[in-house]
Amino acid sequence: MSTQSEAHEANDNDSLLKLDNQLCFAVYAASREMTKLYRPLLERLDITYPQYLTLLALWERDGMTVKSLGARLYLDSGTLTPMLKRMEQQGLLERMRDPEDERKVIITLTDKGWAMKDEAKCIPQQLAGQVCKLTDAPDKLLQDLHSLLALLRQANAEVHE
Amino acid sequence: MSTQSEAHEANDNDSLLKLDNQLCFAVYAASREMTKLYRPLLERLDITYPQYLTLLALWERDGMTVKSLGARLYLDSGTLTPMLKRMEQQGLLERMRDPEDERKVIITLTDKGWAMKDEAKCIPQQLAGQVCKLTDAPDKLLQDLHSLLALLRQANAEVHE
DNA sequence: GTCAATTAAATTGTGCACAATTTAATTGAC
DNA sequence: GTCAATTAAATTGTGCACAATTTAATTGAC
Repeated sequence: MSTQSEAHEANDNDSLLKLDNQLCFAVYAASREMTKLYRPLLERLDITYPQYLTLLALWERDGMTVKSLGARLYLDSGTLTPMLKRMEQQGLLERMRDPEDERKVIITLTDKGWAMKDEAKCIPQQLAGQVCKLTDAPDKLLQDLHSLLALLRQANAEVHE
Repeated sequence: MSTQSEAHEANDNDSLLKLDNQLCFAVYAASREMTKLYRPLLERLDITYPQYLTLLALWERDGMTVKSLGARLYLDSGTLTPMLKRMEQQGLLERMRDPEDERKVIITLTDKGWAMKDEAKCIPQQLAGQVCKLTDAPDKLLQDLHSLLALLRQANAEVHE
């Protein structure tokens, strides 16, 4: 009803459409800023951020299939296959068809892939030094994000059947 | 010291390298699952998720330059220019050099771009229906993420000079 | 007023993400 | 045992992200 409202300015409650009220934007922006913070540290290991996460998964459990790696990282073969090929090129891992079931491809870390673990050991502390000393309750946030993630997974599973 | 430890298994405290202990992974995975949840809703408007965020920004303040849009969304011209060109092709907005300063490009929503706002109005509620009824304190999480984002921005600014 | 420095977009090149499809192997109902 | 259905990767195609560079306009020290 305000006189200065224009034709397209629906001045009802559009606070729901405010960028800063979107949880999605906060998560999206935080994720990219996080990646950006890791970049210089990972550059020295000559790997990217998704490659780092892949290594974290493999250091915990070597010899996973592409499928199980995808389940762990929430990525599909469309993303993983080319990335794993690049990592194979770099000598970090080997891709081998499972002799038991030729549909499966087993990912195995090479010595170089394992050696990376020592070089990466200091990364979490370095990042904590840059950020976490300032957050009031990082553990709570991690826990909340995992709860959110579980909800989103559930919601997405419902949408896609 | 355990007898079954292998050569590359450094069995010191590698809990810091556990995937599930990484705040970065939680944010990264949550961000992608969030995008996935929006996709079917945005598909009906024939826009992508980053395009939706761009529209949210422009609905709040039309006529921004590429630079200021980038500052709002934390994106650079390398990402924005091609995306804005696609949105221009779709008739959602116009790109025009600022006559006052020919280096700047001003982004203006078209009528179609404004009309989208009405169609998008229901999206936040639809998503809330799918997710937020289950989160215990979504406002706290939003606030925490903004705090984290601010910290990350600060840390990144320090790294890049 | 001139020109080096700065600023804003655009461009180039690489690496994800992911939907949709294809290829190839395996399973299981009959 | 056969073959339709299922499963696992790979492939195809589109759209971001972003570092690094280029292009073009503007600013400001002199």
